[in-house]
Amino acid sequence: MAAVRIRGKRERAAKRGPAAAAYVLEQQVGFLLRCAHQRASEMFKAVMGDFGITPRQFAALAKLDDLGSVSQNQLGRLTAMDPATISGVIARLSARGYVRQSSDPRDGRLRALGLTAAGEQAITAMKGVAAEVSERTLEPLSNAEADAFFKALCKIGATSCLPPQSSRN
Amino acid sequence: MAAVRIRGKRERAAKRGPAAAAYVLEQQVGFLLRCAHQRASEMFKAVMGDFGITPRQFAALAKLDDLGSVSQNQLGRLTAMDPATISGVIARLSARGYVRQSSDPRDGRLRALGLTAAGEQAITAMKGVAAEVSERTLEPLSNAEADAFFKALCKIGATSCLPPQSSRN
DNA sequence: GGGGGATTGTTCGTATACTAACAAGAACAG
DNA sequence: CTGTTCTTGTTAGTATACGAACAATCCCCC
Repeated sequence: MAAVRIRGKRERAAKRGPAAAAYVLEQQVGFLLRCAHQRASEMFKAVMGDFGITPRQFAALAKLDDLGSVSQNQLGRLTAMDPATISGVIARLSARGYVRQSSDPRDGRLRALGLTAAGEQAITAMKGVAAEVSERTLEPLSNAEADAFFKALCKIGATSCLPPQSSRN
Repeated sequence: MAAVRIRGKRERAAKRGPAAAAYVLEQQVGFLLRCAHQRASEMFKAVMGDFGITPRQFAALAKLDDLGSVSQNQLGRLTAMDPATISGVIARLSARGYVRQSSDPRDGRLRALGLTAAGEQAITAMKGVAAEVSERTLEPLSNAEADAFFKALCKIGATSCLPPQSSRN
């Protein structure tokens, strides 16, 4: 029954023809998303390379800078990372002296995170050029295309990891 | 100097205002692409879970099925994977009995890859439902939005990993 | 007020990614 | 031929992702 809705929804997936060979990898959204994401990571490295930081580590620092102090799990949710993943990211940022961990007196389970002076300084410098990553990534698109792309991306991805996001601007 | 073109290109990144705090993580394309990609991977797992296969392994099998036989590096390029990455993917697919490797008499460096009978059978069954992954991922978008999104994704990602793709359908 | 259930973090294991350093083979210039 | 260069594939090391199993807490309800 799902097939019905599917067939009706987008003719790109039409594959009732002669050979069922109508499946084209390069036309699958997941595949294209992976390529685009890899591309964006390249841009990140090109622009932020000097800081020797990864996109996820940057995301964690940026969010910590915004919020001042949060628990590890909370930060993970805000940056779309697993508890297991954020754990590793924070460990590396701590080892690097950018993040400080303390325990919450109210709740023994929490690890209250915050930026160190070095961390604040670093993220401030990084934020200064970080916007260029988005610019470069969106370069092949016109302004209108970029806006539409941006909105579509929010609809697809925001469902899972982000808190309801008011479309700023 | 780059800043000039950048500032002119999209006002979203305008951040000359009072506080330079105008940087919002959730508005960065790279971040949103990561979220969307994670979302698409979820969909893949939801739809293809029964086959116990990952998106990349599926991509490799699908391409092998299309081409019949290619070298490992070639397959990696076509599926947007590093030599190091495709190496591991093929190793796992071989261990599973889906892929067969032989050496090319003309060129001793190449590892000619091909599907085994089990591999062919598996990928055929998988292709039957794989289209649903894209459908589900694009569900939050209207047809028009999905088309625009698709085109934008191609422009952004295709530059790096895909051979010039004629959008035949 | 104590126990069951939910939350927070950690650890383990597997699968990507990508860099760097290498070994082999092929291509090609001279 | 021979040396240089390019391509292919491997291996080692680092950083994500994510499922699963766990210990420590916390919270809420009977």
